[in-house]
Amino acid sequence: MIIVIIGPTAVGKTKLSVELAKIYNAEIINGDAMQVYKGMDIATAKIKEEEKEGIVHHLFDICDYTDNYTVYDYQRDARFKIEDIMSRGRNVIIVGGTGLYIKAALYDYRFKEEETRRKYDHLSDEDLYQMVKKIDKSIDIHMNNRRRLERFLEKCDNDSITENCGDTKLYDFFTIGLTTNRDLLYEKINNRVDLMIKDGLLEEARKFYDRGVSSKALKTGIGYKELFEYFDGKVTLDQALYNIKKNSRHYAKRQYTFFNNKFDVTWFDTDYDDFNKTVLSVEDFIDSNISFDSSIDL
RNA sequence: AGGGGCGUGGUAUAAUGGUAGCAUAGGAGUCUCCAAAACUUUUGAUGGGAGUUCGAUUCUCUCCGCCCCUG
Repeated sequence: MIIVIIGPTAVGKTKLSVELAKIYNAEIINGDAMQVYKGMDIATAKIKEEEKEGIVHHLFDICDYTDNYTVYDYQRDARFKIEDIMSRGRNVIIVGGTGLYIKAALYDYRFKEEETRRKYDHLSDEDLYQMVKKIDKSIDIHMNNRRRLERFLEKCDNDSITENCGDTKLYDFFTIGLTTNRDLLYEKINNRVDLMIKDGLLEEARKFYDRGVSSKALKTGIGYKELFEYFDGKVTLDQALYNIKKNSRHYAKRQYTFFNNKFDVTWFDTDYDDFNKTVLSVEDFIDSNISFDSSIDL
């Protein structure tokens, strides 16, 4: 059995994953694009050692912050872990906030092995857009979305047309969505950023900053790029924190959009006062659906 | 209390006697290797009342609210 736990940042996915792992004899696979990196702990709200409660966790801390880990790598690694865990007769819980990663692992997404390097620097957005339209009129990528336009052209260079098979599930799984009222979530996000500062986010970011090396992970992860601007003296600390909160809220909103439209999710409200209630209602749901697959080991 | 100033979307601002603009926050969406990314799209405002005027957010009066100075 595979249980997928998704939801916006700061709803309590990590906590739920551990509770369910205990109940269902499961191992946990990370489904978060940033938690694969070593040392990026506080900003990504990564689970702490003492919170794991003996549950086996996979695909956390597998990369150096200078590595360029992508959805392609994740797909390969996650599938390998799924097979491995299930072959040992245990259940799998995938938990995380990166919809594309989880979707790529569980559905028949196909990526190309080789990467071509960029060779479009001399072309304008308009040029790229026209090139894409020339190849396939029906492609609907906005002209301003240069990253996607380049990506599409690279794909066409590599070989001909890509077949999209993204709707086929490769595994059976339940998708549990953890959610809460939007205003409350935003409040939780804002508060959590303040807590991160108390937990040493500044020091964590400073360590990376002092190495003087930029990387995809640091430029992407919320919490680092904003503080780097503060270290550079470009913004005040308050402004940096404001930006972290803002970016986290925007991120949460985009997560909802992706989950709602790309996954078949059963949503549960987080009970912040009594989390056990949340766990129980999820457990009820899983138990009542478990009959679909009688081969499950409990 | 007296004198002065100011009231424009949630916030910060622009402009004008004739369709109230911009930013930001908020909402919705796109999505097959930068995804905690990139991109698209959208709701919402002239403090209340009266007057002048064809027409007032703009000018006048008044009330309310806020700020500054004086006491």
